[in-house]
Amino acid sequence: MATTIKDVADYSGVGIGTVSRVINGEKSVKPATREKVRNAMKVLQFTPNDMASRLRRNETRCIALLVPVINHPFFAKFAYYVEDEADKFGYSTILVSSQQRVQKETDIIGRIHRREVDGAVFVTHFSHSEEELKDCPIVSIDRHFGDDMPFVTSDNYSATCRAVEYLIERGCKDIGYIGSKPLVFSEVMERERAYRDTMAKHNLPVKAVNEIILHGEEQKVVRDFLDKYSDIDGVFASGYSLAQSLYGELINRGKRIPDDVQMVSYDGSFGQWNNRNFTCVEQPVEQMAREVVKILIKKIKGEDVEIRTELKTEFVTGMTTK
Amino acid sequence: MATTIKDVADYSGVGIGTVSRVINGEKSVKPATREKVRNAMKVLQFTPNDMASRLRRNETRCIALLVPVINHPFFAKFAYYVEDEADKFGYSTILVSSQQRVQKETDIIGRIHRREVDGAVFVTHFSHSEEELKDCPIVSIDRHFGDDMPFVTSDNYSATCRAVEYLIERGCKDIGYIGSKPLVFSEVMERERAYRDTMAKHNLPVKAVNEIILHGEEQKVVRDFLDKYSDIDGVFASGYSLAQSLYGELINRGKRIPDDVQMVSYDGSFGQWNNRNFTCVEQPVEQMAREVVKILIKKIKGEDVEIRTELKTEFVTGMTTK
DNA sequence: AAATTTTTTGGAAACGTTTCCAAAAACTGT
DNA sequence: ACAGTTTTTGGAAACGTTTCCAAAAAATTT
Repeated sequence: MATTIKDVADYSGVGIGTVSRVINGEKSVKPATREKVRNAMKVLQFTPNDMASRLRRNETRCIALLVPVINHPFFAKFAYYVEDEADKFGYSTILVSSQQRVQKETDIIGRIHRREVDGAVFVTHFSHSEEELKDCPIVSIDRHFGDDMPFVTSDNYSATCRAVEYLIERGCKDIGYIGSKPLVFSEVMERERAYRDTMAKHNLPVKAVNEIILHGEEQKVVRDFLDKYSDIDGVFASGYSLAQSLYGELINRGKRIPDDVQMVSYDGSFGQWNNRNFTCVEQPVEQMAREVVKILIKKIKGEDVEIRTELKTEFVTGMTTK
Repeated sequence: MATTIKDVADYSGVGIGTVSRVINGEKSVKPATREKVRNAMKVLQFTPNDMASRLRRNETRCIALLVPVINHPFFAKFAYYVEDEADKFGYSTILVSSQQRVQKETDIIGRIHRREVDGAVFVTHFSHSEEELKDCPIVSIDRHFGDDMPFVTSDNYSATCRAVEYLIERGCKDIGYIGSKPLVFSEVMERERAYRDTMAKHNLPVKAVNEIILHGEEQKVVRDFLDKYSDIDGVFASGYSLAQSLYGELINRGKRIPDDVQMVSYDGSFGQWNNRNFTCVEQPVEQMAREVVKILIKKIKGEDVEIRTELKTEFVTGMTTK
């Protein structure tokens, strides 16, 4: 037997419309009336029922955030800023960590249709039919899901060129590339292209592994990579998890970093071990997160949005290069 | 102009009650009728409106998860399992990363009252009045918020004894303790007690710092600690962030680990750098998360629940002890 | 003081479900 | 074929808001 707007109306001797207006802070209420109502709300300990107003307004003020894994510094940081930004607009964030299961991703689309959330941010690799995604307010990171689905990305190509050039400047001759290939077309693919172009420009040999890697399988791929290219003196790792595995495996094999092998990674300045960051291309995580939310909310409101938003990375030198 | 249950009913020539029954999988529907309705739903592309059913059922099937910071391996991992477990029960999880702001915590309580969520999991340090928390289904980790608020914890006391004994066995004589003091009464406090008791038992000197530390301020506290107790040959760090800072700072000061100083931490086996874990007391993160969700859902449903649930930690040896 | 304009107010209707009760249909046993 | 029993069905009422329109009250102009 919850207290309702009706109870407040009766108690303060006004109509329910007026109470509603007070709740929503409309100005067309006489100050005296407003006070009466406010008082009644306090006395009756009234809190408006969100489920009812959502139904009536036909909006949930909730968004979903889909990440491949939450237990990963990049996504965790990203998630924090998404939540924070959404909150500023009065939206709550439902977190879904797909953990590589397509099912969980498809579920989100259902949630939008079911009106559990108003829209979603996708940071994943799986593919979905255009049919499914039709009319769903979704904004993604790096991936192209379709022509009218907006996405936020970073300057993958030029940043990777810069990183590889840096290794070359530091004297590396045999530079490897290790990356995880996305399942759908994604700007992440630009990284490998940048690597190949830069190597070609300097007449250096390409030593690349770029395949589909599930979370948790990095170690194996890294081992194969190092078995195949045991003579590298530099390496670009496309992603933090790979960089991590690579670092560990190189040490296990008795290599000294940066003396024997220098390393640059995409992502990796998470300060996990103080002052001991990787040399890396740092994505503007916060900015990307805030931007993606702003775009999503615009899209939910039916406003026009840019399809592609590119943000600038930063090159950070750390302990893995000379 | 959404398609509603009414449209489906009309199309398939049945009543709305029947459609509702089909949606909810009730058995008292003739198979033939069920098929007709199913077909109509498909043809009309009908998806039930969650906002409406929530209002009518008076439950949101959403819970909130409040963590101090999401960008921290312990909480990130915890969050994942909470989300996963909640999902199994048909609940969605709203993530709130309080980032030390009391405001965000208080907000959650409002959300429960407002019926935005059915309940919440609290993993935080701040205090709230009993008044506020009254009638709110909330389950917490480690902290006692009140007599009737259930919580899940680990065997803090015995695990810490074990850890300190381990350092003593390995030859440490001057063992420090560094910890972050919770703002509300919490089982985490048992760790310092365990340290002191163990040191006393072996007639060893106590070298402890245990104060209120905000996220991001670890570094400063660690420096002060090491300035004050520069002669330690072993240390127990209560928490992963502190252990991390400590490790970095010890290296900066030219100490070799574990040769000069051995370290054990509470939490710390997150595999951040392959095969290079801290020696640590590992909390059963997954189990704690799943347990806390189960208890919360029971509480939401009004069932009786245990107030205190203690789970077993595991002692993991890593690279920080001899 | 009356007429006109503006501000403030009350409350019915609507949002799309679920739940309940009574009624219809389908069985059962004689 | 009928009475009695069980299963299946239809649809009104209710959940607690917001929104709209018309009406009342207040302010302004004449």
